[in-house]
Amino acid sequence: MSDTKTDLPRRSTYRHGDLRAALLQAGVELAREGGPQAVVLREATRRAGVVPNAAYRHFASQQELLQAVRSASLAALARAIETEMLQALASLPARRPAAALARASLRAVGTGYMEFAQDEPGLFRTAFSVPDLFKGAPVPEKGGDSGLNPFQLLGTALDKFVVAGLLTPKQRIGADYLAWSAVHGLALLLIEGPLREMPRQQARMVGQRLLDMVEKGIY
Amino acid sequence: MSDTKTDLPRRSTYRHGDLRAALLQAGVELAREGGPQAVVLREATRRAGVVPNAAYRHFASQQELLQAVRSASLAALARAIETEMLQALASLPARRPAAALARASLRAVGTGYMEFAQDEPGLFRTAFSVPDLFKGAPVPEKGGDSGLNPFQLLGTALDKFVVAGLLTPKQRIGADYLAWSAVHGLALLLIEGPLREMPRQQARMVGQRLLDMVEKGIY
DNA sequence: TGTACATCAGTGAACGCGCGTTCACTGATGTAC
DNA sequence: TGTACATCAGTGAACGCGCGTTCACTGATGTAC
Repeated sequence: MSDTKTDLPRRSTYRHGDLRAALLQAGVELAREGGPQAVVLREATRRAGVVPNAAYRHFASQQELLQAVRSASLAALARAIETEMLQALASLPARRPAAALARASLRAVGTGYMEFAQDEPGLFRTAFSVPDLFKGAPVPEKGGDSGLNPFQLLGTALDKFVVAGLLTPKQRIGADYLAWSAVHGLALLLIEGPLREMPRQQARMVGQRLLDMVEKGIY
Repeated sequence: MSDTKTDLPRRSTYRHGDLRAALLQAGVELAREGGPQAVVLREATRRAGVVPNAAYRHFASQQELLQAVRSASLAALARAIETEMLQALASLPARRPAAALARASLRAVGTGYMEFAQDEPGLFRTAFSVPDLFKGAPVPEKGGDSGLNPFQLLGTALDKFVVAGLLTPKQRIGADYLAWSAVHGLALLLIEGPLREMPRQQARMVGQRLLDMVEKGIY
C-alpha cells in the first residue's frame, strides 16, 4: 500500500528504483503527446509519482531532461529507419545489382523517415528541436541497432550510389543535404504544415513521388 | 509630454491613434525576434505603451493576435518571393523562350522562399505555425503585390512549365508538393535544424543545387 | 456658437495558473566495526 | 550476527516569475440640441 495512485514504476531496488529512467520515460511520453513544448519537469515528476524537486537528483535542470528526451527521440527515429531498411532489403531478390541495392536503401531511409514523422509527430518534432550541430564529433550512443544516427544512415545509403557507380564521388558531396531537405520538408508539411490533413494514403503516394524526384534529380 | 517612454506610435487621432495597428506591429516585431512562441500579449501591450487589458478592445484573445501576426508574416514572405521574381525576370533577355521563363520563375520562387527564411527566421517560423489548411477557400488579403500567397506563387511558376511544354498537365498535378517540400525542408534545416550554422554563402550554393534537383527530378 | 450628454478606448487592480528552482529536512538503506 | 553510523534519494514547503484574462472605472472625444 505504499503506492496507491500508480503502480507503474516498480520500486524494485533502492527507493524509487530508477527515478532517472522513470523521468526520462515520462518525458518521452510527454514529447510523444505534445512535442518539445510539452516536456515539462513538473509533469514528468507527477507521472513518475514523485515530488517536483526530486528530479534534481538526476537532472541538473529542465533543459537537461529535455536534452535526454531529444536524444531518445532521435534514437527512436534511427530505429524506425533501420527497421524500414531491413524490410526493404529483405524483399529484394538475393542477387541484386548494386544499383538496385543503392536505390532501395535510399528509398528505405526516406520512407522510414517520413513514416516515423507521421506515426510519431511529437517525437519527430522533439528530435529536431534545438538539435545538435552534426559538424561536431560523431554522436556516440544514439541507440539504433547500428549505432548510427539518422543522418549517418542517409549517408551510408548515398555511399552505395557511389559504389554502384550511380554517383561520382564529386556528386556525392553534399548530396545528403539535397535528399534530406526533400524528405524533411515533406515530413514537416505533413505533420505541422498546411498538408497536415492529407490522408495517409495520399501522403504515402506523394512521399514515393518525392523519392522519385530525389532519385532522378540528385545527379 | 504625454508619451515620454516612446514616441513611435503617433497619437494622431482619437486616443492612442490606432492601437490595433500598434499591437500588430509589436506582435510582428516579437515574432521577428523569437518566433511564434514570443508573440505574447502582455509584451505587445508593453511595447505599444498601453496597459495589458487594453488589447482586448482589438483582439478577442492572445490567439487572435497571433493569427493576425501569422497572416502578416505570410504576406511578408509572399512579398519577398515576388520581389525575387521581379528581379529574376528583369535580368532575363527581353525575348526569352517560354521554357527559360518557366525555369527562372520556379528558381525565383524557391530562392525567394529560402532567402526570406534565412533573413527573417522568426517571421518564417511564425508563418508556418498552426497554419491555414489551404484546401479551403482562396486566401483573400494576403497582402503581397499580386495578392497571392506563397503557395499560389509557386503554383503559377509551375503552370508556366505546362505552358512551355516542359511538364504535361498530368505531371503538373501535385508537383507543387514536391518542389515545396524540397525548398521548405532546406529552409528549416538551415534556420532551426542541424544546418543552422552553415555559412550563408554555402547555404546559397546548396539552395541552388537543390533547385537543380527539383528542376531535373520533377518530371 | 455653446452646452449636456452618451460613447467607448484605455486604466487600475486583481485573479489564478503552472512553471522552474531553492531550502532545510528525514528516514530507509548500505557499510564499518 | 548484531549494532552505530554515514549516506543520499526523495519530502515538504515555499519563492518569484510572467502569463492570459476579468472587473469596475474614468475621462477625452464626437454628437445632439
